[in-house]
Amino acid sequence: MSSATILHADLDAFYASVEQMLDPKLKGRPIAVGGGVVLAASYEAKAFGVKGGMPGRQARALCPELHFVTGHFDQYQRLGDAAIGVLNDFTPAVERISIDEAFADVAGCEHLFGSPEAIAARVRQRVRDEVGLPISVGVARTKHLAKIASQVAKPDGLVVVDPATELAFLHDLPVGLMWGVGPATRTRLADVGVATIGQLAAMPGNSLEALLGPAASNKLRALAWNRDERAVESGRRARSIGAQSALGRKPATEAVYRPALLYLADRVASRLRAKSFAARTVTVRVRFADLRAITRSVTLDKPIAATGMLAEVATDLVAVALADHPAEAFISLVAIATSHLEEVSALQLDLPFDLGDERRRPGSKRGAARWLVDRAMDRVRERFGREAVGYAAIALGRAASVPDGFRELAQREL
DNA sequence: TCTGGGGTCCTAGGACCC
DNA sequence: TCTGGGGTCCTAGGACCC
Repeated sequence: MSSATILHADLDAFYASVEQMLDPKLKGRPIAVGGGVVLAASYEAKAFGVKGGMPGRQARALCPELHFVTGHFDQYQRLGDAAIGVLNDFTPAVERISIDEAFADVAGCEHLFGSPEAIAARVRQRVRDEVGLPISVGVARTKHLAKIASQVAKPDGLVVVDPATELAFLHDLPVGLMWGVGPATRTRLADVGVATIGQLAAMPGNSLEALLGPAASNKLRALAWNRDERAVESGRRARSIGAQSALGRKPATEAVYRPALLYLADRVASRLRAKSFAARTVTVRVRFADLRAITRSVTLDKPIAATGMLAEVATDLVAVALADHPAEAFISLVAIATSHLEEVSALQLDLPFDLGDERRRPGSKRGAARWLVDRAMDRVRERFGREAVGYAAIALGRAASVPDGFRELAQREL
C-alpha cells in the first residue's frame, strides 16, 4: 500500500480571518464580510449559525452582535497567493482549486524536508508566521481523503490519516463530507437510512445505482472505499468563462436585458482576450422571478472574442428563450457563459481578423472595426483601470449589488 | 429558505454519419 | 425502402463546489 503523501491545505474562514488580521479589534468577535449577503463569516459568527451566502437580515437575526465589514478584496488575492505559495516551496506538484485551497503531493520530498506530517506542520507554521492566517491541513493517501481530513482538522488543525486505518476513519464520518454529496444527494440517501460514509460503502451496488444513477454511484462507491485514483495536477486550464447579473425583479423586455447582456459580454469578452482565448459555444441563462431558470446555447462554426459579437449572440439567445416562455413576465437574472475555448495566438489577437464576426455579415468590415475598438479599450484599461473607458450603454445599465472588487477577485485566474 | 457570482461535471435525447 | 448498430457532437437541465 502506498503511503500518505497528499496534502490538502485550506485557509480557515478565509475572508473573515483576513479582516480579523487587518483589524485586531475584530479578533474574537462574530463578524461577517458583506452586507446584503454574507460572503464569509468568522468562526465566532458561525457558532450562531451564520453561514456564507445567507441574507444579511437573516444573519443579524441569528446573531444580534454580528459586525459587518466591507471586504478588503485586493488583499484576499494577495494573501491567498502568499499562503498557497508556501506549498510551492516544498513541491512543484501543487493544484490550486480555489482562492484559499490547494492540493500538494510531497512524494519524493521526504529526504529534503522530512515526513509528510512534518512538512504539513511546517506549512502551517510558516503560513501563520509569514502570512498571519490560520490554515488547516489534511494528509492522506488520496486527494479525497486528504480533503476530508482538512475539514475534520478545522479550525486551525492538522489531521494525518494513516493508510492502515483509513477506512475506519472514513466510515464513521457523515456522507455530507464526501466530494459530490450536496443537499439533493444527502436527502436521497437519508431517505433510505444512509447517514454515514460507512453505510454508503455497505450499500448493495445495484440499490445505490438505482438511487443515484450509474456515474454518481460508481464515483461515490469508489470514494467511500477510498479508491480515488486522481493525481494532483498542476497547471489546469479553464474550460469556460462566464458572468452573471442578478436583476431583482424586472420586466422580461429587451429594454431590460439588452444593456445587462452588453455589460456581461464586455466582462466576459475582455477576459477571453486577456487570456488569448476565443469561444465557440455561447450559453445564456435566464432566471424568472420565481427562481426557475432556463438556458439556451449555440455552438458557432468559428470562435469569437469580440464584445459586440458576443453581446449580439447572447441577446438573440435570450430573445429565443423568452419567446419559448411567453407567460413569464418578469426575470431576476441573466448570465452569459462561453465554452469550447480555443487558444488564439498573440499575433492573431493583434489582428482584426474575422474571429467569427462574419457569421451574419460575411467579410464585413464592421467586425474588424469592432475588434479594433475592443483591443483599444483593453489597452486603456490595462493602464488606467476598468472604469476608465467603456460602452456608454454599459455604464448606464449596470447595477452594483456586489462590490466590484469581489467580481475582479472571483474572475482572477488561480 | 428564496441570496450572489464563478465554475465543473453528468445525463438524456436528438441529429447526423458510416 | 425499411431495418440495425455504433460513434460523435450538440443542446437543455441539474447537482455540486468555492
